[in-house]
Amino acid sequence: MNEQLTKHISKFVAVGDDELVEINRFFKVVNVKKKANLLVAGDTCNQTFFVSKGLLRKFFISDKGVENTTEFALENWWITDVLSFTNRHSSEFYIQAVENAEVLSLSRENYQRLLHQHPAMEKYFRCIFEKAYGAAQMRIKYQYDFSREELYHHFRLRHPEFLQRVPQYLIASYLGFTPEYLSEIRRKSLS
Amino acid sequence: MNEQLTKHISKFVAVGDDELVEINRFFKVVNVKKKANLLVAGDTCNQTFFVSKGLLRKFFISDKGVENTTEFALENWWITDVLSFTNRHSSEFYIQAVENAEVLSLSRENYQRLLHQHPAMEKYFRCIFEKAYGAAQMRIKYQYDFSREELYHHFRLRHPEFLQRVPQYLIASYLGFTPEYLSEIRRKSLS
DNA sequence: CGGTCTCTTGACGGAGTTCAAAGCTAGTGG
DNA sequence: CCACTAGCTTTGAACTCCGTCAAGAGACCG
Repeated sequence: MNEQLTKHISKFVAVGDDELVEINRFFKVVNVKKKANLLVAGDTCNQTFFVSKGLLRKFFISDKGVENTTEFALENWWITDVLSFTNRHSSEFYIQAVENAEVLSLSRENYQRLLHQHPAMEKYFRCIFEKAYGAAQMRIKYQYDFSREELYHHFRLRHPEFLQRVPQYLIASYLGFTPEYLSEIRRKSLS
Repeated sequence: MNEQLTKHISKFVAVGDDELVEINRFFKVVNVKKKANLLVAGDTCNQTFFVSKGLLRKFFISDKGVENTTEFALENWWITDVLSFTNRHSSEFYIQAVENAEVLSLSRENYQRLLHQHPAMEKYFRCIFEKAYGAAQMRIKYQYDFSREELYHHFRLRHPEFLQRVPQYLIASYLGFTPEYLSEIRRKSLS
């Protein structure tokens, strides 16, 4: 039984200890080494992942061959390609460990069984997606509102933990610009 | 009882006619005139809206005083500022009718009562947010992948209905560039 | 130590913005 | 039903942010 996950569930719904034990059975613990992939573009995403330890990222490769990191996920975050997961079509994304990580994997079949057998989990995931949707809305807003330089400073202030744990070129890839330009911004902010 | 909404709910969950009648009682029909606001920046968003007829948009005003349209919603779409709605803090967004519209308004209190009294609606909204989150993920992906010009052509092909119903400057505002540049792109594609 | 990743620097070019002004369209009131 | 006006769209010139390319300097790992 994973403490990280049960704590997280309990933040959103009231579930007894017995039921929490039951719920845990649906998940499988997976250890991922740095740079190893949990999902590869072209495959269908058959799992959704809860990060209990470490740091993952989601990215795709553009026509020009550039990696674009659309998302980071650290402890207590969920990460998956939702569209591929729910619609069973092949994914354009990779999900990869930035650091060695431990995740709890929930397969599509178990996801559906879990929701069916434990109605409290409908509420839990409703809350999770509600939050995730809200966060995505803000992400989208920032894209309109900020210049690339402002995006960096905003990110730096709101997520200092990532600057410690993630190499610069991945930060650049996440913010949607080149490592060269990130380097230039950093130089400017020093002086 | 609103047919539009009941049909939509039935697409996601199996609910009997009697319960559908009950569910409908939680909603209030609101008619909005073109350019009228359902939400104004600074206010807390106390409702979520289901569009049964017409077309709405969500936008915010940047520091420089420019309107940025982050979302359109037409028939059968939900629209709200989720973060303001769930966390009860003031919103930075406006929600405005692009055309005369009819919406079903669900207040925060009724939303919670509805979820509590009709567990099927937990599932319904879980599905709605799952889809909305998936769509937002794709929106974010496009921002990395496409140039502004490509964004326009992609939008034009996938949402031709909007080009009919929405003035150009709002399309530009949605795609995140200036009306002048949109005009230039259109000229290029004609020749 | 040696080699491969990562970060920095600088020159140049191009996509997209800003500003200003003119043409067009559609709604409104008389 | 027409005329007027405010708002929408187009054009063009100057400018800027940021990407591309190329090359060098560190840093980390075997």
